[in-house]
Amino acid sequence: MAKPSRIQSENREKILAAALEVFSRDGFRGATVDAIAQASGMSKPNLLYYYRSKEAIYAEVLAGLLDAWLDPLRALDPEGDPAREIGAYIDRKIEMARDYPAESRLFAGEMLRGAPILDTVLRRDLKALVDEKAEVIRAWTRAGQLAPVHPHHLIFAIWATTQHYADFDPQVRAVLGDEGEGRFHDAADFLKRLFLLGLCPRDGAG
Amino acid sequence: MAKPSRIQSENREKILAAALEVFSRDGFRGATVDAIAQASGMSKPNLLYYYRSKEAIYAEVLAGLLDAWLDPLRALDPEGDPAREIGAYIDRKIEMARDYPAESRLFAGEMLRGAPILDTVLRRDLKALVDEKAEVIRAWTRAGQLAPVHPHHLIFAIWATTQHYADFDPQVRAVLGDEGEGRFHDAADFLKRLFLLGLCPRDGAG
DNA sequence: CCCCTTCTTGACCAGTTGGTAAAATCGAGG
DNA sequence: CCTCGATTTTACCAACTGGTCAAGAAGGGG
Repeated sequence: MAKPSRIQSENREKILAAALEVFSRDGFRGATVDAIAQASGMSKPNLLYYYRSKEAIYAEVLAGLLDAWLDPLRALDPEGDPAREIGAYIDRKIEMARDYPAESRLFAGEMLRGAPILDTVLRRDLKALVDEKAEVIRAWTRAGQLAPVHPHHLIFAIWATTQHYADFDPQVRAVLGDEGEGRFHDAADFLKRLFLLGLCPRDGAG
Repeated sequence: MAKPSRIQSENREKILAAALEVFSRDGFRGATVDAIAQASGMSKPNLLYYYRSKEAIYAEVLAGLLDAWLDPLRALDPEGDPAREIGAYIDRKIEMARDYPAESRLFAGEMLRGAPILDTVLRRDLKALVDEKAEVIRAWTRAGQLAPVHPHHLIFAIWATTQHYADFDPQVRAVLGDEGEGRFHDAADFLKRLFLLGLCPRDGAG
């Protein structure tokens, strides 16, 4: 079991890409192995030659996802200016909601199911990363560069507001109607303003 | 087909309550008619005597849901003080996420599926209500009582941040760990501060 | 060109699931 | 207590689905 052959890596790659689409569209239960196989251009038994079960594919897709999904948070720079850093984080998260909605929905689906697969890794890796960045936020507050807020809930709020545009896309479209074209740009604008300044009117505001 | 008998209404009620639990826990595809029947304390064919199909039950549950789900937004009072009204709206939404998580998750699941059942009612009723309240927010801005922000995105942000605590509960618990007990109270505090004041530090802040 | 491993497929299976048919039972009005 | 419609159950089915198996096709090192 040294290195995977060319065919191995190619087919595994094709399967994971197809599985991401199918799982994110139909959910874990709604997705069928046949549908994933067809989307990867191979037969069902052949797919099961590469992954032993439907759940194995699902777990693999999720595992490959989480890392990339958290990159924007990792990039939050303790040395940077808080307002700029948080603004950049919001921008990056909105871009991901726009460019990788399937990933967002798959993750949301796993949460709705009670996170049976991701639970352990959430408690370990995700918690560690969030705790680390929460400390960064607390340091900013201590330095007087940020209002005293609960860091974890701040991070939740950024996740929720940005991923909303991927996960609740039908609702967003329904409400915005024809004006919804620039929704990602408008959202980024609004959210940066909201997070940095809040809703209270003030004097020198533009 | 005049009025439903006592047995009719009782059983339909039991079915809908059971269906809410099962659908919200397992999703539309994951839920089985048998599971709903068992949870309502009746046999599968008997359940199908009251609702002709699994999808009919699902649609009925969703329909009954949406109205109650939007009540907090309806209560937004154009005559009230903006800061107080928005704060009260956030409080109410956090309460609902705490007390009715199944409803929230069911709705989220329907969105993830692309809103096949709710799509039309979203475009009609939901859009109408949101547009109406967006006008209220614009009026507040014109009166100088609120910063000039995109009203629709403000409403999305409130929905997203509050419902997050129901829909992403496993993630929230995983990140907060043992400190997560007062998460709904902390969230309401944080969100009201965020929405009304933003994150920028300022002089007279408490 | 041969051989052995890797890869692919067609046929198949058992369990599950949404839904039906018809018979049995219940229950309120007469 | 009898009757007729409303309600409930037993038995059942066809479609679907995750997964297996054994046989065949392909591919690369010698």
